[in-house]
Amino acid sequence: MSIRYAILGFLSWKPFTGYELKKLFADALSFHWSGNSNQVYGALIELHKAGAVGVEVLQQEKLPARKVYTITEAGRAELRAWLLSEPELPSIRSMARVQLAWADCLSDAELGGLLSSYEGQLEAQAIMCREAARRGPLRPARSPREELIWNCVEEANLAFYEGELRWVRELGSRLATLGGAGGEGSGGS
Amino acid sequence: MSIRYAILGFLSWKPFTGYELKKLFADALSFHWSGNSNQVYGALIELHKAGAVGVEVLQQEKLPARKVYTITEAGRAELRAWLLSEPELPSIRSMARVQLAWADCLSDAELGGLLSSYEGQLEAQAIMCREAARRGPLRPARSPREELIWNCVEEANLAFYEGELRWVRELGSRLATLGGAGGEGSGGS
DNA sequence: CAAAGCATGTAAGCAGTTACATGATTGT
DNA sequence: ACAATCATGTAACTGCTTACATGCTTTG
Repeated sequence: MSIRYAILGFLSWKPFTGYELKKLFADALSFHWSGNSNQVYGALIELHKAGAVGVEVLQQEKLPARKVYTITEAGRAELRAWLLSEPELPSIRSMARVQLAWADCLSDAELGGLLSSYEGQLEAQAIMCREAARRGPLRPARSPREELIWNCVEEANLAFYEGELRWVRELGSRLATLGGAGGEGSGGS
Repeated sequence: MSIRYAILGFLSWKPFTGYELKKLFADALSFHWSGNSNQVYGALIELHKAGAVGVEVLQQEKLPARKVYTITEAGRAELRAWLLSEPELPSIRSMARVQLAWADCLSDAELGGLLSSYEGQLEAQAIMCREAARRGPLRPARSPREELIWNCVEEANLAFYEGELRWVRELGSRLATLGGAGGEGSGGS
């Protein structure tokens, strides 16, 4: 469960309940986790069993109990050890690119439709990123360094979508010059 | 099993055995599949049950039988339908960014180490992409259009790693100016 | 003689997803 | 009245990964 370190990260900032963490994940677009209960609550239970976090159960009158999780020294050590370990390369899987790779059985118009559909998705996503950045800071800023890093991570996330957007537009115009000049693709249905 | 469309794509090019497809996936870096037997052979069996591919079993004297898979009309139709469906946004999960986001408990030197380790990984990956592109064409080029698209997809893949590389270097120098000027992060272990 | 390639497949497991179950409270 | 928020958790599933099992052949 690789989300465990992300959870430890949040808890190294301050204590949270599962519910809060869930929302944090759902809102932190640059982290790309859906924030589903199964994973968050499950990971918290495991982290607790492993002694990486402690729980304080606050009974409430009418609502279910709040379980506030706090990172332990062992948890801090585990997080630190992970931070010092070799980073993995990001894993990207772009079905859109796979679609494009095999799109030669589409007509020029259909291929154009695929491109602009992808473009639309990317635009929407870029807007969401900007919006999230503007609404901003549900994030730690314990030092100027940390603030800088979070800004950069957010920027990198946005930059990815913007880069992809530039790419798909470039591809569109390159295809246009191809079609306009010489042969007619491999034709339609 | 989302790899099924990628398999149908390859088979829309020409017939292949499971073993060949496996290698194709392992070599096609821009597709980002490990090319493990489990998935490929399993998907082929399912595609066959669904009538999307046909098999011809060629007995060999001393080696195991070669099962050559061919796409059917139904398979072509399924592929086409997928190509015309809404593309999904690419899913990226970058553990390195998560590490950076929580790296404030590291010293400046440790953080620098993390950055350059990531940088090294990215450089290596970029080299592999360039190398694969140079060795090149284990790919269809049924039309100038298809060739253009495959080139662009390959370029986009490389561009991602190069962009990430630029980003991590930029982050490094921004952190340097921070540290050089004012306060000393939040200090080490 | 060991390693890599050919060629098929299975087993076990990890990380993630959606959707569901419960139930009170607050907002529109 | 209906929906959203608070708060916990479970069930079922998908897609992917590594490692293993078998066994013969070619290359170093």
